[in-house]
Amino acid sequence: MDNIDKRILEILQTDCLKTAKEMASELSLTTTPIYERIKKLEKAGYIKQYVALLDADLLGKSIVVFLNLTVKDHHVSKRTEFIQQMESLESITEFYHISGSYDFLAKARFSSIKEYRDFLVNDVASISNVSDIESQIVLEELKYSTKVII
Amino acid sequence: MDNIDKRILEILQTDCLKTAKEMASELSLTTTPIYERIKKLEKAGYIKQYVALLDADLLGKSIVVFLNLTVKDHHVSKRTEFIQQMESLESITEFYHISGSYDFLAKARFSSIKEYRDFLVNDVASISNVSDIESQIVLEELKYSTKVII
DNA sequence: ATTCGCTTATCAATATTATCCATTTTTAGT
DNA sequence: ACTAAAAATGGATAATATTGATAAGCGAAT
Repeated sequence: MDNIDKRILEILQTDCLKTAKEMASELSLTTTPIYERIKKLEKAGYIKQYVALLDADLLGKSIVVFLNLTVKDHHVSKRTEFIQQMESLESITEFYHISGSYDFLAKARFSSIKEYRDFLVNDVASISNVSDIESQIVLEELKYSTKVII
Repeated sequence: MDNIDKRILEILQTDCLKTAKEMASELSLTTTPIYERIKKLEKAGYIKQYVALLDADLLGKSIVVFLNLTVKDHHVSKRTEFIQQMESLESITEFYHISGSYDFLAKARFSSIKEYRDFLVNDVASISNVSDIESQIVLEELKYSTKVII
C-alpha cells in the first residue's frame, strides 16, 4: 500500500470506470502496473464493491429519515432478533449500533410521507423490542460522499 | 423508465462492472439495447456516479461518528457560512439539514479517537455559529448500502 | 384494415480496452 | 557493487464497448 496504490484508490472512489490507460497517464505509468495493482487491491479486500450511485430524487425516493431507537431488552437473543428484523427491512439502507442516549441509528428512504408513516405503523411497530423512537427527517442533503480519505 | 430500465439500475447498483453481455443474458436481450439504455439513463441523470466502495477498517479508518449540531444564528448569511465551513471539512462525509431537536446531522470518519478529538477541538470549535454538539459514536456498523429501492 | 412515424430490437463491423506474458528496469538489503 | 525480489515496460491477443445499418413491433390517424 504505497502512494501509487492510494492514488489509484482515490481515483476509483471518484470514477471506477476510468480506464487503465487514463489512470496510467495521470500517474505516469503504463497500463499493466495499474491493472495489476488494482487486481491486488481487490484481492486484498481494499475494494469491496463497484457500484452505480443513483439520483434518489429523480427516482421519486426523496424522503430520507434518520431513526434513533432504544430497545427494552438488551439480552443477546432479543438483541440479535431485533437486529435481524431491522436489517431485513429494505427501506433501511444503513443501520448502526451507537453510543449515547439512543442504542441504534437507522437511515431509511421513502417515496412519500405516507410510505414513511406506513413503515412506522406496520414495519417498525411490529418489532416488539423497541421502546423509543425519535425520527429526524432530512430537510436537505448538503453533502453525500462514499469516499474514505486515505 | 420501464421494467427493463429498473432491472438494469438494480444490477448496476450491485455491480457496475457487469458486462453488457452478462446483463443481456440475464434480461433476455442483446448487448446493444442494454448499452443504449444505460447511456440513456446516464444522460437523463438517473446514474450520478460509478464508484468503488472501499473497506474503511482495512484502511485504518474505523472510527465513525454522527454529530448532531444546533446553530446559534439562523439568518441566511450566517447559516450559509456555517454550511460552507462544515462541507469543507473532509472528515465529514455526509451532512444534512434535519428536523427535530437538532438542526444538522453530520457523519464523519476518523482513524483514531485522538483524530476525532483533534477534529472537535480544532476544526469544529473554530466554527463560531455552533451552539451545541452531541456525538454518537458508531460501535458497530450493522448494515450499509448505497442502493435506492426502485 | 392500412399506412405513417416512433421506439426499440437485432446483427455485424470496428474501435477500445482489458488481460497476459516475456523481458527489462528499478529497488532494497548485504 | 552485487544479488534477489519487486515492479515496470512494451507488445500480443482476447474480450468488450461502441457504432451504424436494418428490421420488427406498436399506437395513432386516416
